[in-house]
Amino acid sequence: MNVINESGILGISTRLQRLSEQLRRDGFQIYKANGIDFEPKWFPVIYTLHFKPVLSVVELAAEIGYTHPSTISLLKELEKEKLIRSKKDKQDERKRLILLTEKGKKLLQQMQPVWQTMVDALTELTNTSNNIMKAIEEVEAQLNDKSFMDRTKK
Amino acid sequence: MNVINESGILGISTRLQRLSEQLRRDGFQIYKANGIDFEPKWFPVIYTLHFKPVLSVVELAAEIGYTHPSTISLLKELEKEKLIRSKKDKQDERKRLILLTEKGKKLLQQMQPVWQTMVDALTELTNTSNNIMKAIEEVEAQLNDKSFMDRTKK
DNA sequence: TCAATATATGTAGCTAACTACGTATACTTG
DNA sequence: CAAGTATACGTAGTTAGCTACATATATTGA
Repeated sequence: MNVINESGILGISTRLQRLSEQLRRDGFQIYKANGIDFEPKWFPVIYTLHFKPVLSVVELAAEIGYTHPSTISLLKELEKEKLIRSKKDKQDERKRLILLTEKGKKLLQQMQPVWQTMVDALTELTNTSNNIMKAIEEVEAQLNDKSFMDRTKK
Repeated sequence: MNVINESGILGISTRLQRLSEQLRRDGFQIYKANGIDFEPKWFPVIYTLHFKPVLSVVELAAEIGYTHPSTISLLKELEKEKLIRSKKDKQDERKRLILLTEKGKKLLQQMQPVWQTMVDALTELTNTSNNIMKAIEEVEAQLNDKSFMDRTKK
């Protein structure tokens, strides 16, 4: 017996987390194999700044769908790597505006082809009869409609 | 623009992790709402010991599909809760055998109906056109066949 | 039979998200 | 226009898995 199979759906949380970790580890190795010093978790920040070049911390957090403390810790790492920089907002002194550095913009260009091979590989990998990206979206929509908790209260 | 949608599949790792966390938090609240002091992460250990009452640390880790250090840390928590206990294997002095306590067995009985409502709710929640449990299994099978990394090397 | 290897368990420290809380600045309203 | 509320940012500490390394016991083969 393998409890992961037997217990089925009650282990879903762990299954999701472990698949996530595996993909992330591989993602890191793929950047490395392409001579790029970049971590998968930085992707949403850098990618967002490509399209919205100047954002405050909270705006950026909202864009990438993270909490602001998580975003701040990513920004600290990216600042250490000199991929982003920040400046005060003159209109609103509370805000810190985030921008890509020249190094960040250059790296972004270098990563484009790697991203393309990753998108292709992931598309192939997840092109199964139940598409995992669609499945995630569907479950998120279901949860939005009625939480897991509420569904246990009949 | 929401980068989570735009960047699509490259953010898959984060998406998986966050869905995992959300379901786990709700799981904890559901136990609590039913007056049960139990954490979702403990489930695989307790459930396995229900069917295989005496297992060594490594055997248990293999059953639940975790590394042994992760398993040890779960066992420490469960021992503190007095839900499990352990004893030395007389045949092999290296081994520590894990068992449910009476309290553990009793709690397990109390949790059965809660597990049933959770299974029902999760089944409803994930009963979408792309089934997420099947999708996970399919992706894991794909990865087993050929890793993400190898798929980027054309 | 004992040296080399394998296995079982344990510890330390990492990771990548989170919540809770605190402070500074801006906005609103009586 | 000042008091209360809201917003922006930051810090501290938690979580639930992991890898790398260390030690103890068992097994194997020359």
